[in-house]
Amino acid sequence: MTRRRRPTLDDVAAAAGVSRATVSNAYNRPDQLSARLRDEVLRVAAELGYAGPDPTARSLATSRTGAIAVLLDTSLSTAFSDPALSLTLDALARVVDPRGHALLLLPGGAQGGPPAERVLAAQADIAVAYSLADGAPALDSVRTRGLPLVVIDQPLVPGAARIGCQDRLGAALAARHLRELGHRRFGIFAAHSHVRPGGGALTAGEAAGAAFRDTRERLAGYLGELEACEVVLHEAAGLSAESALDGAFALLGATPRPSAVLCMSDQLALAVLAAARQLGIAVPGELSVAGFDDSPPASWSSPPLTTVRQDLVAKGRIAGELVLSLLDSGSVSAPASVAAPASASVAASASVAASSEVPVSLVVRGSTGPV
Amino acid sequence: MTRRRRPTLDDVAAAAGVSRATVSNAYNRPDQLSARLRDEVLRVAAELGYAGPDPTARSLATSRTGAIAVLLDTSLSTAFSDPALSLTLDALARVVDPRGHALLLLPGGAQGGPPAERVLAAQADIAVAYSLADGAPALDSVRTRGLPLVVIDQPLVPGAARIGCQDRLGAALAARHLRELGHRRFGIFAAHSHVRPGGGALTAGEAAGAAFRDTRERLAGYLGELEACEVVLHEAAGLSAESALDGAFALLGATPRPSAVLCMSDQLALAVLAAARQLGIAVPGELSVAGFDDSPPASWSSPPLTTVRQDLVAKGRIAGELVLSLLDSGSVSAPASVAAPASASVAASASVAASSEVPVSLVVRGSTGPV
DNA sequence: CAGCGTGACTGAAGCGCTTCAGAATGTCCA
DNA sequence: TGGACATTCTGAAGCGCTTCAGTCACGCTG
Repeated sequence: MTRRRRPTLDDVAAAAGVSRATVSNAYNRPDQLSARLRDEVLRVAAELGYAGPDPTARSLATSRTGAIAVLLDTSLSTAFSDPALSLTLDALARVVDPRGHALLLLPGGAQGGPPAERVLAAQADIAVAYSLADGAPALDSVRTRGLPLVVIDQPLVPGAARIGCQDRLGAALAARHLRELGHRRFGIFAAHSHVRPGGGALTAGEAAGAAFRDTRERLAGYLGELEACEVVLHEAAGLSAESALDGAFALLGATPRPSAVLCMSDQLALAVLAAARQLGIAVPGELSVAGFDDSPPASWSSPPLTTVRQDLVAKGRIAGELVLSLLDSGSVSAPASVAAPASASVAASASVAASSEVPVSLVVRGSTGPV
Repeated sequence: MTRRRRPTLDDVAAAAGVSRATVSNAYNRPDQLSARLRDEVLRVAAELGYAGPDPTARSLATSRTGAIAVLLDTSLSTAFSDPALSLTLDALARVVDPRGHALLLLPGGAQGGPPAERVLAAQADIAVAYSLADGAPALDSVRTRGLPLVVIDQPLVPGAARIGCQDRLGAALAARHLRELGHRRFGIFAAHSHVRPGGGALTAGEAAGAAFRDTRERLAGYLGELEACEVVLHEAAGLSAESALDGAFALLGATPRPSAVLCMSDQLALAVLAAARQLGIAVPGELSVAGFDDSPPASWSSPPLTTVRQDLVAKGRIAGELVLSLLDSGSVSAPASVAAPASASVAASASVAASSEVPVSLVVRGSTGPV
């Protein structure tokens, strides 16, 4: 028995004594043949060990791959160490899964985002870019391939669809909250954003040139509320927990020490909490800390974190809907859940919601208090 | 200008006045044509907006997709909430990336593991199964498709390669450590493993029938060291942090309360720590807690966690090497890093390391102490 | 009984690429 | 000068599948 070569549609057709089209129909269009014949074909197929149409050949013929390329800024472990990504991607996956789409992960390398050639070689119907730096080479590749694109937490790319969050507003809410509590000396803790590759102190001007939109927006939101306040800016050296902790120590070591630290993510805020504990600084007695995202760990810390909530699940779901509508129409129309409660605030344009943002709100917990 | 259809190899060939084979060679075998002609071809291609050979068509012709299907037991968010997965997959990705392979994620659904039809339709050269339950349907699909398979933390499937860890030994080390500290009343906290779907107390006999190999092995390791001790078993209701916390409270609520809790993962152990804090139970004064994995958060908790260390990065790296060697040879040979320090303990067989395990060791930190 | 609609199945043209066995041209040394 | 060898490029046969325009037979209608 020749088991060397996997059986093909032709083999099944020959063995069943029907045409190749009939076998194909048995799998793809059951209504095109009689139930009796279909059963017979499938029986023969099973007998031959035929596992169904080859996915690649099918893709070539239909020009649909059933995969969504997910472009990430960093390696998988750093990317997924942020619960926000997991939640968002999970929600996205749940939306596209019923339509048979899986996620093809393209992690980033040293250059920020996946290398261009990986994107060119990716077997996918559409790309989803998650918080890539401006001008990432992967975006060019997506364009030259003519792949539809959905961007998350990034500036809108012409022709793409976008979902983000109200970064600036959220940051402003957090800053205002602390200011109203009487704080005047602030630390701002930014994620690694390539302004100062090794991490470290930043001027506001430098920070405004960050390659990541959310960094820029959140910064603007903070600073807009912090006029006439002392502000120390710090960028983390990397995305690891270690570099977050290092940055936290640096911020808390400033003299005079800030009485409040605004963090651009919950991860960073939790690191500040940890550093404060190690230094014996009472939170919120001597130090107030605010995060961003309201990812699950934010409510588990002690004290639980005051943070800016964004609905990550909604964000992922909307991204998924944008994916599906781009896939269907080749252009963007308003995703279904935009009308749903607590979902996106849509851009003005009626038929084309090319860009929308999930709303934010301040969640006050135990990590912030009066000076 | 007709931009409707993306240009193909043929278009480029026609425009450049060469044969299709030459254009293909320009991309794939630069040595097959003169540098001058190659440059010319690429120039014409760029001019036409040709983004390079279509990945799907190329795959069909070469019968290589450049993708690795990763079969997960659960949804993405629960899967990636475990840092162990991120680390392992990241290490795997780093090994296969230089060879141009990306990861295609197939998350699990309600039935445990990805649905069979998703696996049948996945465009991938090989599958990697991560801690699936015994008899998961996805494994059958892999077999009928004739896809090579690497399993991680699972029983060896005939024809597949396997990498795991010394679960039983690790568990025994933790149990012995606590026993030597004088503990006699133990709680054992198992991850959700479908024995009792809603979670809850378990008998040893029930737990031995768990569908997950690591659960069974770790349990056996614990119990082997715990003769003549009181043991309470508890299975978490799910994989979420909430259900871990619920389970922790249940364990600590048992009367008499265990003086030590052995947890099958660091996640669970951290939940026990959190529950103890909320209940005002001093660790390690009144309660000792041990984890499993030594994932990064284990060393950040207070007190830092005593746990069983396994080298997750090595595990992922070895899995990656198994993938590559299966892809190359169609069969398994000893992965390179098996010989490297602190890597795998190889199965006896010389040429075929079809199954190996990374070593474990006990890391004693602050969460365990004398009764 | 001619005419026609219908259900069931098939033939063949692609989908866009790789690759291998040549063909054509040029080079080199005996 | 001529045959052996490179070097460079091409023709054509696939890779395994989908799909559309038919063909064929059959039963129904008027």
